[in-house]
Amino acid sequence: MERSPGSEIEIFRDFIKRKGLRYTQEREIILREVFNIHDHFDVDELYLRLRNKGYKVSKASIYRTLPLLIECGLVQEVYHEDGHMHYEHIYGHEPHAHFRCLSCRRVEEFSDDRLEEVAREYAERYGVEVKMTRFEILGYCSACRGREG
Amino acid sequence: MERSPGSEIEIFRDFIKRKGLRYTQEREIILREVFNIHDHFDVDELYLRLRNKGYKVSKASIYRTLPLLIECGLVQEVYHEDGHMHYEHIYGHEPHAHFRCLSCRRVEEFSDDRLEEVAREYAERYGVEVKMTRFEILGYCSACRGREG
DNA sequence: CAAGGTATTGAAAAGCTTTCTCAACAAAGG
DNA sequence: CCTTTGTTGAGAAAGCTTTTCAATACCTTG
Repeated sequence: MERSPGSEIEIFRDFIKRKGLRYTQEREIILREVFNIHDHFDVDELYLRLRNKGYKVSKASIYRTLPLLIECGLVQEVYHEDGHMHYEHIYGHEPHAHFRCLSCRRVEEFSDDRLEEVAREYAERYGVEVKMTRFEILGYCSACRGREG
Repeated sequence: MERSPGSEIEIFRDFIKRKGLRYTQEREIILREVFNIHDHFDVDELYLRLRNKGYKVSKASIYRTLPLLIECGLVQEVYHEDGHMHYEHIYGHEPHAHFRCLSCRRVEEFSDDRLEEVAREYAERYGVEVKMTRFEILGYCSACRGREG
């Protein structure tokens, strides 16, 4: 059992402080909700979930907070579809890749150690610092394949 | 030496015909220019290049044609940045992945057979049909790493 | 613990990219 | 060559995301 380096809240708070920013209620509310969503989400869904829970957080604040959550490694952009970005929280989860069906739009997750290996080796060979990786397979799931092509 | 299955123009024409669409001058002009750009491009750059060469093709036509080029496998969406999508032509090129520096925004290409392997195995295991894959490493290049973090 | 300096917030406006509308045009078959 | 019908271009419209600015709240200092 490994010692966790801290909850997402501690990490975010530390990050905010280290940057000389202010740890506001809105930022924490957004962070908490992001980690309550155990699936991909977009700004609109996050906004509506907060409103439904009675929180009055503006979309502007969401748009301002997401880049911070990404910068400190808690959240990741997953894919851009239907004219807007889709996100997921990644802290506490194993690295994983995505399969997206171009027909029914279903998204499946999977993981494969070779992907991190490739990134690690690239980093070593070219002296870059890896912040994150993204692997996507686009195609047709077995169900959609059967229905047509 | 392998026999090429046809030029991008033949492929596109066949694809258009097979779908019962019309092979127009605009579509071919756009296709030709896409294959003249040996780098990533966005809609604006493509549009300006065509205008500078004296072609009068509207942005609407570019926005309508790109999905067709993608559907027939000649072009790929590479990444979404600065509020818009970036593309590249892929026909005739080996599959490759991208490293993007989060600081200077430089993009490097590299390839690794393991990536296709991962996709192939996923496809086999789950019975999906792979249309394309995308692997991205985001981080800081060696130069930007030295300058700061 | 009060006060001041200043980053942050919300609401609305603005900025952009991408899509849609519709009349004029052109591809393709007969 | 004529007809049919998909396509084009220009501008309007539709989003998503960012910016603006006055009011607010964080947080440091005294």
